[in-house]
Amino acid sequence: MCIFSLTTGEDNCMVSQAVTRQSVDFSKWYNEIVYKADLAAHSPVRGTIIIKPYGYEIWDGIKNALDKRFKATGHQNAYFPLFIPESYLRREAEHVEGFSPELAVVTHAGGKQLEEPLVVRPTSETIIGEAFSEWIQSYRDLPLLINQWANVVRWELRTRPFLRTSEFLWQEGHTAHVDEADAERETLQMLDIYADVAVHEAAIPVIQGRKSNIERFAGALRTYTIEAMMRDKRALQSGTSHNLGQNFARAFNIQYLDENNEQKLCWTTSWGLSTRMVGAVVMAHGDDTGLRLPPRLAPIQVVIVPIFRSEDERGPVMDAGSRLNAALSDAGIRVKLDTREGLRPGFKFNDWEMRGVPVRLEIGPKDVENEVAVLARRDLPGKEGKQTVSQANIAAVTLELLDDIQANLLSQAAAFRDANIFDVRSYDELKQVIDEGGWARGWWGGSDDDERRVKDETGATIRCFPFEQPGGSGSCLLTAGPASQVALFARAY
RNA sequence: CGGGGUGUAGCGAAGUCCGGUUAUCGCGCACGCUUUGGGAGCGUGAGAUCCCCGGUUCGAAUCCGGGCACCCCGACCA
Repeated sequence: MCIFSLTTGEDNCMVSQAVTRQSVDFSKWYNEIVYKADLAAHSPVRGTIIIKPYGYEIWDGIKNALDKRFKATGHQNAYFPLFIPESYLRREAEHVEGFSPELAVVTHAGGKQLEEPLVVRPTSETIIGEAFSEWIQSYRDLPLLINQWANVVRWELRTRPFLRTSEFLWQEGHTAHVDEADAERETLQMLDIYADVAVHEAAIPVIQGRKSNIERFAGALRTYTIEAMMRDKRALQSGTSHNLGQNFARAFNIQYLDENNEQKLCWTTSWGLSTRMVGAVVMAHGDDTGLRLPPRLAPIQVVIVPIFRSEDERGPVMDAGSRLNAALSDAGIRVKLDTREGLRPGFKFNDWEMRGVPVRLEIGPKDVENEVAVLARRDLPGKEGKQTVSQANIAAVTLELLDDIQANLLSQAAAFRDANIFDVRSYDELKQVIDEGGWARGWWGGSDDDERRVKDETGATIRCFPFEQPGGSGSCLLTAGPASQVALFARAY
């Protein structure tokens, strides 16, 4: 609970510990959370961050959830080099144009200038395409389903921890197929996997859809996306999947011999999800007391805070804490017993709330005597989230509670999102909705230039054409011309 | 790349205008005592090339010249 300054009315409470309220300055709130919850630290190079263990463990959870699903759908991991010959990027015209402004290029190595500069990969379509052209000979080699876990570099001018950094971690899937239908099936399958991880692991509801021409990946035929709403109502593209058509196959000569002994060009796909997702978890669930982590991704699911006044009480309480710790751990729960000395319980409560631990278990002398403990859930504030439970069946109760918290975070986020999406029929309505921070959904039949105009005038972009369409047709909200699909507009990160 | 701002202990700041002894304060950190069911108190202590280089001066965190870095606004942007 924040203690507000009575003299100024400002919420500069306990400056060193508390966080700026979301309603006061969401960006500031976000930055403070990232550092105070120990997710990341500043690094010496502009636009880069050090991902600290607690933040990395969240990424690890996302990574494991994805990797499991990639393997289950027949993909294999591999690793391609960080350095890409500059000439590779040039081979696909649209691709090089899309990326050249943000490339980091190595021109010197080994004490002398390189004959050909090496690009630090912004993404690996080109170098993987080159490899695929050698690996693939026959239709029997297809589909080729590869994924790599890697870091990439994009020299961004304006950076924010996790959301946009000059270097970031991600996975990039790259596949090759016999025909368009198979490539499209793959592209959509991987988007589904992203949505599944977002919804069921991160508890973030997402809208799946297709990107507009303008927002399409440089070199792709079609780009698909999952879009999530943050608590400031801005949209965050949380994962994308591209049907690359035959553009890269053509540029890198990725061909196969079909059953009739004819040379055919492959159809390729690529898809990526990055450490940006960690930022999504922070911004989709966090509140004014800190992070709120979904149990499935929380590095620590339950923290046990022992409470005692005297040395006499210390022993029995710590013993009980250890027993509870063992019981929960045996049940497969990621649990931590907070044995730090010299800190009062109140401080620890706030500390773990800042770090977003879903469940806190308080155990004090009275509880030891009564063979109970107090369970407090992070998703419900204060007393509302507390219950006294018997120590005997602690594991079962806690497991159920974790599931409940996971579900509740998802439904809270879904309710928030649904309450902030509005159907609009005219440009005026769109402007009003965007102005108030919401997402606007409406029929769209405009051109690329029309779309740019909306962006210039309102700051909102087409986040996607959602897969879920009302059906039929309507008139474009901007041009009033015929429109066959609805688009979703929002201000985005 | 244009406009504005800031560089002083791990973090945040004061001091700079108007040069002057040992550079100040808060948080954090270490140790001790008292505390401990919602952000503890007191005491002791460690911790600084005052962004860098040069100049002026008896003397520079402070004045002058040059450089670098970072932040904000704009532009740009998978």
